[in-house]
Amino acid sequence: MANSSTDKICETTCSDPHLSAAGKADPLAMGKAQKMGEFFNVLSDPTRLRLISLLAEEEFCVCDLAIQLEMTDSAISHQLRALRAARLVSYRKLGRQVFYRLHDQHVVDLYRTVHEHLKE
Amino acid sequence: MANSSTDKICETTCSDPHLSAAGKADPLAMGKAQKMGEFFNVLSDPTRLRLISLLAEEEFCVCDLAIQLEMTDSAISHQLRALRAARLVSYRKLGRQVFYRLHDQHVVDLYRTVHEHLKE
DNA sequence: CTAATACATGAACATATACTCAGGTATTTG
DNA sequence: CAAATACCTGAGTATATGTTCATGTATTAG
Repeated sequence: MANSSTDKICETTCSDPHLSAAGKADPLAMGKAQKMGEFFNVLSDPTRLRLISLLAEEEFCVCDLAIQLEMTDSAISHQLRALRAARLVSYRKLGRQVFYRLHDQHVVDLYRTVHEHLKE
Repeated sequence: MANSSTDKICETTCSDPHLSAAGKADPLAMGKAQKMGEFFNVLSDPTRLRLISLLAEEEFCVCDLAIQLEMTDSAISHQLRALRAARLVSYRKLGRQVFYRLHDQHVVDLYRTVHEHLKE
């Protein structure tokens, strides 16, 4: 049998018997885990991270972002939409241009923290 | 034409002319962005986040993790493999059991930071 | 007015991935 | 020894996602 967990045999031999015996030690609820996963998922795309790296310095319009990443306006616009939905960026319209900026400093902090962590 | 970025017209009207004129304002390099994206991607799955939430309290063997998340051993083992590859967890073998724990406190800090941030 | 620009959007396609299923390895038990 | 346990792994499948392409909307220029 592939799944032995339904037999609940290991339960009595685990490292902390009182926990498994009572079935406690509550994991992150499914709903919370889903929301948290969606947040991290936004940060899991290289293009979105590169956009954030640019916007961490100053605001840019869509066209300039596309030029600097050497990608199409459409691709950039789609990713900005994702960043908007996650409330990671804000924007202001000026004529036919739209200037994007990071929504708050918290995003920059998180980005820079992990950026430092990966220098190993 | 869908892509107007190749025409480099907006370049002269952007918010910071000297930057686009020189083509500077260096974005995160593609390789770095890829690595950083892979890191966040590991944290983008609800199951892996729930595993981390359990391991943030104490170490557990695979079977107990499966019981607490009400999933098969196989599914848990696959996700633990991903967490291992990302060096987010360590493990020690004890007989036929394998006990997993978080690799370092840095992971716990990052998890708790975002966990607090999403309480809005 | 018409044409061009800056950006947004929906469909399509190719790729990635989370789980199940079947089977495999290593350790312990009888 | 053989059977059972605890865990691992490869293949298959259903779903999610990033980009391109075509098109649509709003603003500006001529």
